[in-house]
Amino acid sequence: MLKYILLGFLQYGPMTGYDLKRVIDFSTMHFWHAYHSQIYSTLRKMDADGLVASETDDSGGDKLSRRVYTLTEAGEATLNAWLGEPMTELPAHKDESMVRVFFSGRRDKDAVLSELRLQRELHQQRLATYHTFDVEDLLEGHPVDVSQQDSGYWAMTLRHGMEYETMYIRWLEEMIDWVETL
Amino acid sequence: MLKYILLGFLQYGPMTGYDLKRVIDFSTMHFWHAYHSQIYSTLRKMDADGLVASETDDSGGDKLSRRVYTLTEAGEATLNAWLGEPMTELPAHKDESMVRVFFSGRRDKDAVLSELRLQRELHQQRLATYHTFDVEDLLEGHPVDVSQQDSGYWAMTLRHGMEYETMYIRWLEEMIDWVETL
DNA sequence: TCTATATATGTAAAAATTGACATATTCGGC
DNA sequence: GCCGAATATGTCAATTTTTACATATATAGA
Repeated sequence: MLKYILLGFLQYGPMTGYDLKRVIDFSTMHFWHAYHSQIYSTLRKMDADGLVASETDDSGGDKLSRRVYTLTEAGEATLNAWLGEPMTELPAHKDESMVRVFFSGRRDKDAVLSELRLQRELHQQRLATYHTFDVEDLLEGHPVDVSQQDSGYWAMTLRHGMEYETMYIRWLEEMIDWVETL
Repeated sequence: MLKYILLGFLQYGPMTGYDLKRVIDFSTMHFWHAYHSQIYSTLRKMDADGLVASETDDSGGDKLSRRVYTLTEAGEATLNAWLGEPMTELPAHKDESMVRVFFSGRRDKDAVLSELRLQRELHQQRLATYHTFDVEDLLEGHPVDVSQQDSGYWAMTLRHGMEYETMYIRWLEEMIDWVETL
């Protein structure tokens, strides 16, 4: 999956691994994340497979050499083929916190309650972070080609993230109320 | 993570890999899933690590030998230690469908619309499935030790799954309306 | 100028997960 | 009694993701 995210962002212009890491952290983080180690190694592999081209930017002399990646035609074709594939089933949803709740029946009530309250706190923080996101300047500073349409879709996925967090917080409230009655 | 789910279910009584696969499919599937291949191999590893004990049930003569796993004290301790660990950050949320939407800005509007409508259909089906779940007979047929409290927690996670699907469907509706205006 | 911190770029091993292959048994219907 | 489908159990290779290790530059402040 990460491959398609990288291809997707490279549509808008050439970027380095670090650029991609930053962009992912500030945009897809509510539905996908990746460590820099995976981003760098995936880019190498994509380069070897011809999906992207790279060139080392040595302009600065002494500076750290930055490897700038550009989307190739093959890469663009791969992305479009993937987007065009009809999806037949929903991807599985995984949530480690829910596993913990599921098996909390034998745990101490107060321990569960403080875990739930902490979770609520963390989800509230996350929701607050989403409110500070601005899809308009997501790719700011890059020689990119982003349309109104693109940023509209981005905003809608961000909205999804917000609604997810809102639902989660509400569920945690219900959960806390219920555990208190036990 | 799968390890803790297996330990969790084995708390309630001995089970085979297949039993565990079935139980997972009908209970944790809205927040975790696993293929049988992973379940069998993880059980082997847990056996080697002493978290579970296994014995082959040859009672039926000709029958396929079923390997029945039982939780050991070490396994119980491992599970309880994990449940007791304070969580400091939220697990990442991943959703491949959202990646597709995010990069749909350059796609044909009608193609996007039919994908969104299909997704809505799939989520509606999933929600309908959840309504047929009965946490009470989740472990039916097993010599298990399930308390009222356990099934209460199970019901609450199922409720979370339903609220998630409801939120998702509502978002898809908004999304469809918005794409239609483009 | 030293120094701590953030920025930036990678490699490599380990663990988790997925997907493909393989096979034996049970059960219901014909 | 045969056959197809569902049940049941596994292995193995490939891929993906995580975690740990490593290192170099830039920048801001003491």
